[in-house]
Amino acid sequence: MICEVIIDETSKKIDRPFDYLIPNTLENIIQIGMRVEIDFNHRIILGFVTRFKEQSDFPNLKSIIRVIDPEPIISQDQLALANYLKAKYFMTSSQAFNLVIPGVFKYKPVIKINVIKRQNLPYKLNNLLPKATTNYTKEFYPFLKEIKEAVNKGDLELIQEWKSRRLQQVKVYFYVTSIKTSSKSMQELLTYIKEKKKVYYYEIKNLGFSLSSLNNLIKKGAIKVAEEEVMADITKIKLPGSLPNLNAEQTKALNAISLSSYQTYLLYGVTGSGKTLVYLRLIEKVLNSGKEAIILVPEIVLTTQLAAYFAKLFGQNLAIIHSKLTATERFSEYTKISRGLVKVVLGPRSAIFAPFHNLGIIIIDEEQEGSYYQENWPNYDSRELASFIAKKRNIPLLLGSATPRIVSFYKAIHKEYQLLQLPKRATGQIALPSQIVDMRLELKNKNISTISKTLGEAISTTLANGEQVMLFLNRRGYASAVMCRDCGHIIKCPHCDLPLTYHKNYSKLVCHICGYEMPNVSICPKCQSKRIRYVGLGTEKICQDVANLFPLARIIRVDSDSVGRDYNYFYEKIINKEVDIIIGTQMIAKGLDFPNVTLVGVLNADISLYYPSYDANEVTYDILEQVSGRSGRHKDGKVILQTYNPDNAVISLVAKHDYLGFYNVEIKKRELLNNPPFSKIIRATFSAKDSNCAKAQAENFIKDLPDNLIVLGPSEAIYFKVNDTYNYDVYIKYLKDDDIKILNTLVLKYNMKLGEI
DNA sequence: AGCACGCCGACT
DNA sequence: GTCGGCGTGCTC
Repeated sequence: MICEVIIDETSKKIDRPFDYLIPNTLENIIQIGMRVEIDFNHRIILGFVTRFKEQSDFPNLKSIIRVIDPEPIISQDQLALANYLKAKYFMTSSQAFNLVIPGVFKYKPVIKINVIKRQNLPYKLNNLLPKATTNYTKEFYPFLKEIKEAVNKGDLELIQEWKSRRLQQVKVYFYVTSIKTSSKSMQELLTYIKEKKKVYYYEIKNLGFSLSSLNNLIKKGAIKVAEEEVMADITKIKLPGSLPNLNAEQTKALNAISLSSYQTYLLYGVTGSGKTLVYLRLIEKVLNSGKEAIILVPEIVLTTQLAAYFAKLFGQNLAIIHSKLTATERFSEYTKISRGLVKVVLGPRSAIFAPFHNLGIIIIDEEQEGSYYQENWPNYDSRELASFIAKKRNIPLLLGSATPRIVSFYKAIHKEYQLLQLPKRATGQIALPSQIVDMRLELKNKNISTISKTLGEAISTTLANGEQVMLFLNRRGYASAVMCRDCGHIIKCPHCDLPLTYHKNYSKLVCHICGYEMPNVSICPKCQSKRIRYVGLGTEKICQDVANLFPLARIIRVDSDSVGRDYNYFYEKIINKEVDIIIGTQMIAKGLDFPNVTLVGVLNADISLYYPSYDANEVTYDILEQVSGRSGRHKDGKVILQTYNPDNAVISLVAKHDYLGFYNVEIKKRELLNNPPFSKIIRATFSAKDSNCAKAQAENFIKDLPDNLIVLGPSEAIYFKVNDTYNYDVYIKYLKDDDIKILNTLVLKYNMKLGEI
């Protein structure tokens, strides 16, 4: 018997099946979807068995050395999904396989050299092997011959192990004993740890303790370190005694969803309209019919009430996948799913790979979330995978959002998706219009602070009432755009209608989409003002400003720098009212419910409008609507949007919470510029150590493309220089997937990365 | 990708 | 001679 094996190497050149002989001893053991160890061109590596066959065109086949897995780790369904990933996102089979199996299965071979008879070893080799056992690494490569000889003579022994990569963990510190020390900061830190008993690394860093005193305390044995996987304990989150009954609209939405066939539904429901309740009842129905469910949520939501509700309702039937699972836990969840021991999976993007056998529904909450798309190579979009799986298994796919993607809403309006609506908040609280503050006037009134007079006054009032303030800084688009401080005019690309990015090192304004360049300006082309400003603001600067204005307020900064990977510490501080003003980025905008927050201030509502992508408006609308929703969820609240563009349609529409209005404006623009949903866009990125080389590659690539495709670029990538590597982007607009079939062959010719945007 | 093989210059 | 640097080609 012969089988086809896919090599577990990320190289396009060897991304094809290789035939191997199955030895008699393994005849009835090897199954499709198992991994095997094989000799491949003078080295021993991993491969995936994908097919059996009786005959091979190759005369002298090698045999499989051994089988790694006791049972297949890739099912037929997963294999189909991997093939889809490969075709759609231009990955290698190995990359696709490694996505559909959990991280714990990603083994790396480790070769160890054991010294048997040291006295017989050549001098140089003996020097390299001071210990009885040494890992075989690069420095041994020159001695391969000697090593092989020594192994043959029995002087050395080579042992190969397959070692699993460990997942990242978080450090925790425990109090051990008191010590005497002259250092005041060490004493303070020790007292702090003694009181809290258990302290996380980021907590220490965040409170400003020095890391050297931390290390000294460990050295002196006053505290001890441990590694821990932190995850908010969702069982501690308080929930109302029983789930509320569905209201009329929720019932209508629930009943509209047919469980017996493929259909995508878009549940468009305003913030607080009770989409979660619909999800829960829907999954209950699916479980009652004997099937299983996957629900994808943004990572942060896994630590919130939504997760707690799931845990309460589905108990042992639920698996929660999140980034803090250890390798073992991940493995255990994976096997539980594939053996049918759990029925519901709640998780972020990667949870779409849950290996259910009898899946009944896929739900994607907050479907507009960018995190459903994996930005890192290899890219994939879990929403598209969900669509593929739902179609293949003939089951419904439910997308939920208060601010759906323009593309999704377009499909809903044109009946490709079925639209379900929840137009009112379940509590009956009405979202009041947000107040827009014109920052140009602030400037004219000589207020150069980042906090306007209006916002400052609102903060005072809120603090006086004993309520909390959330200040939001939209940092996406940090790449400086150029704006006139007097008229708010933004310098835009004449071809793409997108803001130009300022490149300081050679004083030019560059369009990151089409490559258009112009010299930097010192006078506003619209109003001739000389007050030109580069947009880009830091959270730290704002913390300072706020602290100066409100010296008595307790301020907390929440952004990816200060939080690390754990939100729980911040969440509790805010919930327990230990802070008055919360300053943060995207992170505070999503999903979290803080009842005592009654004022939300957006310091720079316009910034993400300048992001050089066709969906900049959409992202801005979404984030502003979401952050506005943090205010006044349980009592009347206020939202203040500071902007230099008070007349901008996105800003004024989001202030009125008018999603439909926004959709109508935006869809017209998209049509005019032939952007999605009127086309699809794929990005090809060319990288090289030499800038010209990368650009030349991109240009050659464009020459190889057929004329019917709309090609933009090459342009400098948004991250043009990364690690001394220069990146150029080429954008291709197309209509049908068939139009870009040629990329399958070009991907072999050029060293490029392809990703749909 | 990563390893062998082969060709050529440099150095004990 | 022979060590080692890298260009080329192959992997069932």
